[in-house]
Amino acid sequence: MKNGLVAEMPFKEKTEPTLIKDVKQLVASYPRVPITVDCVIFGFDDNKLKVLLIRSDLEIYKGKWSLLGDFAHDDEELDDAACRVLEERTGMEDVYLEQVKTFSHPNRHPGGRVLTVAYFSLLNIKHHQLKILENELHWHSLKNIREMAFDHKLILDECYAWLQKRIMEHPLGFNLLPKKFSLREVQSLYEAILDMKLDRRNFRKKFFSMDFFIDTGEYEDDVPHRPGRLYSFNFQKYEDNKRKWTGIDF
Amino acid sequence: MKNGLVAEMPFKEKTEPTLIKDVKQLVASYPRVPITVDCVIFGFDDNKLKVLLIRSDLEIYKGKWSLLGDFAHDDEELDDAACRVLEERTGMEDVYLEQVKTFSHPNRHPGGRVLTVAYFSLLNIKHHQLKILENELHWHSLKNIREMAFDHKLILDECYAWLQKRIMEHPLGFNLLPKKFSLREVQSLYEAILDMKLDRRNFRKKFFSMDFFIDTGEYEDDVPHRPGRLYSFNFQKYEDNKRKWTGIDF
DNA sequence: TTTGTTTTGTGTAAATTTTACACATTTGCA
DNA sequence: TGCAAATGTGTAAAATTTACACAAAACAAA
Repeated sequence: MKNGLVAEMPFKEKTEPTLIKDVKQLVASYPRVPITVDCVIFGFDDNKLKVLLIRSDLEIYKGKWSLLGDFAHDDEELDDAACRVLEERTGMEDVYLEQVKTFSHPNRHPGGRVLTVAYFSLLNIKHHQLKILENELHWHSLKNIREMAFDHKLILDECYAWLQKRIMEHPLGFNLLPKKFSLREVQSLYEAILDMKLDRRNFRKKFFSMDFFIDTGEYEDDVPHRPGRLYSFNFQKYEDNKRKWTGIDF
Repeated sequence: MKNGLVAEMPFKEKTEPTLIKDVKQLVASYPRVPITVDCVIFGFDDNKLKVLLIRSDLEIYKGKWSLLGDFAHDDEELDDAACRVLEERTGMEDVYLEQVKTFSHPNRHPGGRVLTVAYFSLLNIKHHQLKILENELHWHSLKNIREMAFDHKLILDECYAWLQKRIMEHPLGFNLLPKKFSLREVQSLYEAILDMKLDRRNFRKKFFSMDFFIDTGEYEDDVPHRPGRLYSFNFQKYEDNKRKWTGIDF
């Protein structure tokens, strides 16, 4: 077809190109790919950012650490699959989850092409029990993680960069903290995630000026020094008031 | 296994749980899903943000507009697939492309489960010829787009929101403009994308203070008023100097 | 050639936000 | 009772953002 002008094609209706009727057959003709979800599960403990990892159960990656993941079930939305992985491994529901990126390098899996959708998740280490203790499932300090199975180190790095960015714009961090927290805990969390020291007075000023903290009237106990006030985060107020564009703050 | 303490299991090596040797067989056991890529291709013309759409070729979506997409070939990385779609339709290579999100609702495709990975793309409308003129492929003003085939309106909306955010942080916008552009064109572009009026003097001040513009010494012609200076963007300098964290600026 | 229209190009003052910085107070512990 | 460690608080300087107006350049129309 050299010329796009339909007027020159007298036997075809101008507005009626051939339409596909059998969509099921169309879809059946597509190549199919195995899909997995992989969760980068962040926690915060001992003033350090942690990630939940498991030993790979593949011979080829013997000894290497791996993200928690699973293949997607039939007709399962991927958000649900990621949720399921989390629930199966940590026993926690209602966990903060966000899709980050899809990784599709044809050789990323030694068993053939497998596409994976990476999620990152934030949860409070203290608020849950690891359900499955096989394969040495446990928390690792982010700083100490080196080589991993598959392209999981790459996925981890991208999710961490994502977290650093997101934390500047949205109050995600409180998912890593107890319901009631001291300002010191918030600051330590931000320092751990951003990997930098922050000025204490300016940090407090900033956070108080947003006016999303509820003073519980309570104080820390079990600390070997002057206890700090405990606050909770007013998610409701945040949802109602959040600005349309946000820079470094939220 | 009631107890996770491996010391109590005398017949199994502590560090040697059963490892999977045949990874190909493992992957073969996973369910498989058809994968497509869909490209939200933005352009800028007549001071309006445009999107390249095509009529759906499915009977069930007769008359509806659709994003440009295709299924992923065997062993094709998805970035490459998106690139391929762009090249096939617009004839352009080296186009700005970014993965945005994966959409996986089980009923999003009427022919059965199909997972799609959305990309957004920015290209200069004037710099290319549409290759395939079938199915009424052409540019639409973003503001006029209503119903679309599949979940493409949802995908479009998410990509547009993504663009609005990204444009505040990175100099993507210059992909939509000619190599040499006037400040007015840049501002019009930002106003179209952000859907708001901006102060001209402050806009100029902001952009000049970043010091990424090269004065070409040339001026607009073909304008019915005083011509503006033409600049080009110093991508090299930007790459060398870009800041680690960025707020509303870049 | 003159006049009108449109857009370019430019600077400053006020307001806001960010940064840097120090000391008294409270608690637990020795 | 004194020490160690962390909380809680304010201000001044610097940097950034905002609001805002007028002369000059080009073209079009008379």
